[in-house]
Amino acid sequence: MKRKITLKQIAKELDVSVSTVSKALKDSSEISVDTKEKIKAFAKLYNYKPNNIALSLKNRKTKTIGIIIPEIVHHFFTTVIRGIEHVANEKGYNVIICLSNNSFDKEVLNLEFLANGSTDGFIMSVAKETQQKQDYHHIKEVISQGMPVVMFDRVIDEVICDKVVISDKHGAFEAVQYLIDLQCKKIALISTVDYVSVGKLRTEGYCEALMSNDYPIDESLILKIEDVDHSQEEIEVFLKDKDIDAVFAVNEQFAVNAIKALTKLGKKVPDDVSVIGFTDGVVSKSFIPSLSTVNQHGEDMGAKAAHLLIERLENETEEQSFQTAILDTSLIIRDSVKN
Amino acid sequence: MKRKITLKQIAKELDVSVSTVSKALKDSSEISVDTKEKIKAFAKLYNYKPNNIALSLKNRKTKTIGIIIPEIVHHFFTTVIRGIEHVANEKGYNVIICLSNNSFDKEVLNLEFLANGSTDGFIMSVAKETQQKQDYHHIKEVISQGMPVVMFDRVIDEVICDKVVISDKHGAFEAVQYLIDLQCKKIALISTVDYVSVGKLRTEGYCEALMSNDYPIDESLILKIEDVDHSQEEIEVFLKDKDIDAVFAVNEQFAVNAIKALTKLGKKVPDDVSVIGFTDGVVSKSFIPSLSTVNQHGEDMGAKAAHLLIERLENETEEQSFQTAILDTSLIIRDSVKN
DNA sequence: TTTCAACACGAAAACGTTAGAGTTGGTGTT
DNA sequence: AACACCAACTCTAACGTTTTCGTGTTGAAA
Repeated sequence: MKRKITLKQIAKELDVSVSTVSKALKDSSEISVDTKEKIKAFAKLYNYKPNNIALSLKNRKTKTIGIIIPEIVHHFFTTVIRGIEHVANEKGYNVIICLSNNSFDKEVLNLEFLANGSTDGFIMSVAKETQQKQDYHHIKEVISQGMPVVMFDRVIDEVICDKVVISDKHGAFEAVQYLIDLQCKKIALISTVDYVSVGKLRTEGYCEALMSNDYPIDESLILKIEDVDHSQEEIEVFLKDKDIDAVFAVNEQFAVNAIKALTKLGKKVPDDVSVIGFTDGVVSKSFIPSLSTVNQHGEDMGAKAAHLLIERLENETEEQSFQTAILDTSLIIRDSVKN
Repeated sequence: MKRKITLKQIAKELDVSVSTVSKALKDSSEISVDTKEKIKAFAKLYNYKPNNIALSLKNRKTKTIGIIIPEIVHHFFTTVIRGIEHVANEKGYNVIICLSNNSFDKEVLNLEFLANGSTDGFIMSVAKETQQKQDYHHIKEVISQGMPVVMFDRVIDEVICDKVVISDKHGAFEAVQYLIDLQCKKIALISTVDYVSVGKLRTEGYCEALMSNDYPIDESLILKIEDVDHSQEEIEVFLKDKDIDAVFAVNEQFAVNAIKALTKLGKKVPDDVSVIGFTDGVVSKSFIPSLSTVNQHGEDMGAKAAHLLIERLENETEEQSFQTAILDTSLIIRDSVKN
């Protein structure tokens, strides 16, 4: 099988040294114009392109950044990737994506792979299982070995690195406040279990909004879902016979399932019950009624993370302190709330 | 800044040669048990892990496969990625994902990057712009240089390599046949412009189904959309005052938009008009009425592509001929067709 | 005591590239 | 004629590994 041509082969063919070829192709003034032209022509003919791996080894940098996310079939993460990718390419970096599938072990493997020379640094959102185990030694390890890491969305407080988060709490607060302003009196919350950091924060925002309006916090109006795959059933049971006039859900799926459940129970959205979700995905726009959501601006998040990482990569000398960028959310009001 | 420890540093610290360290860590019988233990302990302490880049250079293989897709914020592609990733990891390969954003130039850059040593081979779905330009020299180039390439979904007939496609035509045929069996008489088609290969094939399936049932092909019932971003408006105009009882759409978005347009026009889905889409995405399941679709089995597709590629990578000696795997679709009937 | 295998390790080359430090051979100056 | 200088190269080391081929030291058999 044919292989890509190398400097050595060109050198041999043209009976010059490897360094002459290398320099000629870089248009060095050390080489005569004649030779340069000859070499360039030959290289072009055989479509010579320097081998990335060799360059990476020599330069001790790969110009590649890694991304570790829990799941790819997920609109939010893909928008983040798009944001990262955009900025990275602009700055001459390429992108490797690894999936943890929310598994701790896989995350460890990914981390090892990315840290062993394949990338200059990476951007990650930790796996659910990792958050549950609260075992972050693998992340701390690579950081201590000098790998720049940026965390986004699901971040770990006790790991010291750059971070990008949205103001989950504030986003939730605003959504609930909006419902309160609509004169909703009984606002249910559909959230995740507390070890998922964002679920916890959004729950806090919900509670704070209630409290600051002197609403009571009624635990019977709060549902925390563990098993995402069977959320539909859980939500149906939860909403049955509940006297509520609004639902705030911490993600898109829960919001959609809530609307379906409400419809099944004979309640009209938004006339009887207003619903606001979190995360603006494809479904939100298409759904009927279209879903009001707290928009997370995934692409901005990715872009910010990429900027932070590249900034650190390119200024390795100056030891800047780590920062946590907090991005604003915005409330998108569509048809699932009354007006 | 600290750097990862290398064999050389370990060797220096323990006052042995680099080769001894290397051998000791591989548990070679050439090295005495004492020395091995000492070296292993030291390596473990400093968390030595071999540098991937150096290994890749030495072995002339990276154990990495590349993926080039037009767009990541797209449910179908993410399912394909998941399928690829799953198989790849199982076989000890990692995955690099590059996005072409449907741009020809970006695709060329991605290809160059992946072909210059970064990966052992790759899997791609070509950009829309590339299909439009019909310029495939970049793909042929890398193939001629010995890079194994597998194409999926949007494949190019004139490029010779392994391919994985679904039976687009047959999938469309089945969907339309289903509508015909429901006694639908006037079936509209909402497709893309013809240079998108899948759009063309699905259109052919639609036509064949009609013909084989002796239905006339009425051009006025066929809409080919160029500008996906404004499909909603186009579809509304198209469906206005059309006397139809079914719609077959070549993707999920068009199907959803068709239902919305029909609803706006006062027609009920599925009572007045049945709708079937293509591609089973998140929206299909959530939508009300839930969408009947031709399921593309993206994950299977990715898995198949990965198998083909790895097969070729690991049997480089035997020159097998190229194959095109054709995967079946399956019709998922939900609430958007009458029963 | 010589010889020889076994043992434990080291040196060097190779993967493909680049950059700085040599090495030619020729020209120009005094 | 001696020297310096310059153009146009080549050599070498380095990035981090692995692996083949030495090589020096032991201990034992002859």
